[in-house]
Amino acid sequence: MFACLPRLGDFAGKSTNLLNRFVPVRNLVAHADHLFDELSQRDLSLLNSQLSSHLRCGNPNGTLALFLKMHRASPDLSSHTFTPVLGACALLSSPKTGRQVHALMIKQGAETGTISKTALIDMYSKYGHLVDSVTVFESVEDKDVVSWNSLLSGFLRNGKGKEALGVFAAMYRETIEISEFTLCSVVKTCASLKILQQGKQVHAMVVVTGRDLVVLGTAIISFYSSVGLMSEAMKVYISLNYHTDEVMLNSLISGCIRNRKYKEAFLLMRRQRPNVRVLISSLAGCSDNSDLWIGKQIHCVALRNGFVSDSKLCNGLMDMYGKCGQIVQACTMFSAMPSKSVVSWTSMIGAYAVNGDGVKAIEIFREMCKEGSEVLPNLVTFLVVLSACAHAGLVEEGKECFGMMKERYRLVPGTEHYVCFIDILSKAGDTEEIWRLVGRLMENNNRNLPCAIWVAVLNACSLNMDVSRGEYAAMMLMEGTGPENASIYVLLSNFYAAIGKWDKVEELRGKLKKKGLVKAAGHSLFI
DNA sequence: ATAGGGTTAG
Repeated sequence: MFACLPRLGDFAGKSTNLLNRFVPVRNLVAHADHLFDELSQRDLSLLNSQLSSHLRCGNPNGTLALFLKMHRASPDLSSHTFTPVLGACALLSSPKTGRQVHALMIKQGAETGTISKTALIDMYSKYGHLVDSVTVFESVEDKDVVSWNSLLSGFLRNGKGKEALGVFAAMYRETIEISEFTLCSVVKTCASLKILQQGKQVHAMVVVTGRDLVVLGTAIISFYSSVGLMSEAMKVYISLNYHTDEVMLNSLISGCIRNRKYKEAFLLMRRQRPNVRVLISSLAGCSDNSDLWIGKQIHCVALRNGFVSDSKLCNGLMDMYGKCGQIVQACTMFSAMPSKSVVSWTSMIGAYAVNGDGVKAIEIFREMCKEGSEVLPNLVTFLVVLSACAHAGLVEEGKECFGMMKERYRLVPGTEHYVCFIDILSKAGDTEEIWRLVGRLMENNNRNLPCAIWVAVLNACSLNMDVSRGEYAAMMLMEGTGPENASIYVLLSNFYAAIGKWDKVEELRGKLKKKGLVKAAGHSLFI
């Protein structure tokens, strides 16, 4: 593979990357600058492989920097130049750069072709710009498995599980030959949607077609873990002869912890050297289960192995202590951290919020946003802050934060943020403002709002005895979900009970019984 | 050009 590259005598290097050592990039570009000419074909392909090699080594900035030099030196670049550049853009934050590169591709006629377009589909989906992803996908003339797979994983990445399954169904209709990449994304989709039946079917397809079982096996193990079937996950692991792949074991161990199979988890941990990744995901399991005792044991494992200087692990520990009610411990860890990321700040805010101290949560949030701060709050941060305000009834602070999110940080609130904000307004008794908000949202969304919004509106109307608006929300909710969803009936009957329309309550309960619908059981941690 | 481990939320 390196045969075509020039041999250089001495590259006593600081660089660990093989390709980096071979190509004297700077000289090449400077040379091209001097000649005021196009790069030769050979030089261009050398530089192109240099672009990909930067990307492979996790240095997208290197790819972009080199690309800019090349762009200055030569007016005519090939599609082999653009694909790694798009990959680099996708890893970096600003969508603006990627769009500029796309524009340049169009200008240079390098935008056609399945491979270039697939790179575009992937980049836009990593930005979260699914509309553009789909537009590019539709413009691909010869769609192959890879372009379909990119669309599919794009939906998955952005939390659109149903749409991802839709893509899979379309692939089936169009008789596309499915690859293991397809199956992998579909299993992950089933895990995120927690749909057991379809996931099992994909598992069957994998078994029947006998694909690469380590990667797919890992995806299947985490699928079974996320639907709570640890015995099935274990069977997959055993059927692969207790494979010692680290990723696979990590997935199985954190699945055990999530599902409270602690004995099995610690037995499995002995099968490999302890690693930071498995401890972090295990801590997340402890957080979810509020299991302080296991969390402390994992803390000990981390101490014994010298992992406690790892900042991601510290975030996990801090979150675990916070979720398990150990606010002092969480706070101590937070103060001791040398470099605090968005995740650290968000976890700390969440720790106060979940322990009922909304005021303190806001205080930390304000400190995070202080002038000259090096971290920026993200969508998750605002969700935590808004839910803290909703729980603590901090109406003014909630309004301020919601405004800040849009104006100062240019973040686009998602459904969850609106739900929290409606909760806050509801606590303030301000159904007028809620109604204005809903009106604006309907205008912007073609009169189509997600169910979660109507649920929040309905709750607000129950709380504030706003009968007419509540009935409107109830109607929209029924339209949106269809008659199969039992929890909607419960929600509606609670609303009618709150406003005193007992005949409606009876009617709904009757319907529920007649259909034989049973509401999925919720559970409380403390009973 | 696409795929496996839920650090923050839900």
